[in-house]
Amino acid sequence: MSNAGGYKTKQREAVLRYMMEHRNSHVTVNQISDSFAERGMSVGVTTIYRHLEKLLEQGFVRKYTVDGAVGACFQYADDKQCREHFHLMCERCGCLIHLECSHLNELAEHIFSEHGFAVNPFRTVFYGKCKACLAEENKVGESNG
Amino acid sequence: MSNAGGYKTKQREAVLRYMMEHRNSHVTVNQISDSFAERGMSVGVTTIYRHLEKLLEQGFVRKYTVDGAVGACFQYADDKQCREHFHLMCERCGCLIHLECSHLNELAEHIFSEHGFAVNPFRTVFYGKCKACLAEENKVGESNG
DNA sequence: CTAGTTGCAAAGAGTTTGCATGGCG
DNA sequence: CGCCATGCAAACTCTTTGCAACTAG
Repeated sequence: MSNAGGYKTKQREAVLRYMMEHRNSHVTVNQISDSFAERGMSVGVTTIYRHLEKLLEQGFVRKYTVDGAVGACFQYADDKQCREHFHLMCERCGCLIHLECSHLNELAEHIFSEHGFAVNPFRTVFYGKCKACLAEENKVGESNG
Repeated sequence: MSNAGGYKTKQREAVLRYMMEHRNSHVTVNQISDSFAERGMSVGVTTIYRHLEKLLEQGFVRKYTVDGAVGACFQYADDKQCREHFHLMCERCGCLIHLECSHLNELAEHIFSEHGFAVNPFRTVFYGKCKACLAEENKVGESNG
């Protein structure tokens, strides 16, 4: 069942294992590939794509596009770990902040109960400006008026 | 102010006008380009991209990523009101919901005061599923287990 | 041995950039 | 005239496909 109609190869295991180890966050194909490369293990991106697609069909991973992100994001489909964890993206420096905050969870619940809309926290990104960039702009702003 | 630091060209006007005429739905760069081509008016995609980016920064359009669509989607941002409230985008049917809710404003304040991040409500879009689509999925889900 | 797997290379789509020309003001 | 806008071509990124070599069972 776990490898229905497929051979057990080290690449397949590596991809599945990587996804399980990173179940708390979503990852891109590049991240997976880079991680393998760092460990001296070379797995072609083609193979990663193919395994992810297979895992997707089998329901072991989810696929979605994150607002503003370059490519597709994948995450191991583990219900227990499916925490509501939002992202803040600075539109100035591009940094990404992972935010686990109960207020956010309450917000999602509010939107669902009051407005009938089920927010997908994985896909939703808050755009704005990070602390550092706000400070930078204040500095510049002073001389600018 | 409306065309801050820019010349008034027929391309700029064409893009803005197209966006305004299609304010009820989001459109892709390809759609815009094709529409111009059909009318015998050739505007390079580069130019369309550049204008949309500018309009995005100036707050005249919003940008979305929608599942199933090939590239990015853009939509004219109607009123001043649209800069003050948040938007919900259904990732299933693609409908856009304007949400004026004090909770959201409080949330932005919370994120600023507690996390030092200034949310840009205009650019931020909540992705998820709307009431109708949730109902649809529940119907399907019943027979599926 | 057979059938599925791998990964290079190339193709393909969406988007961005360089640069010379053209148009607004 | 000066500066911005335009758009072609090329570069770039993400993703898919063809194909020959390879490997699990």
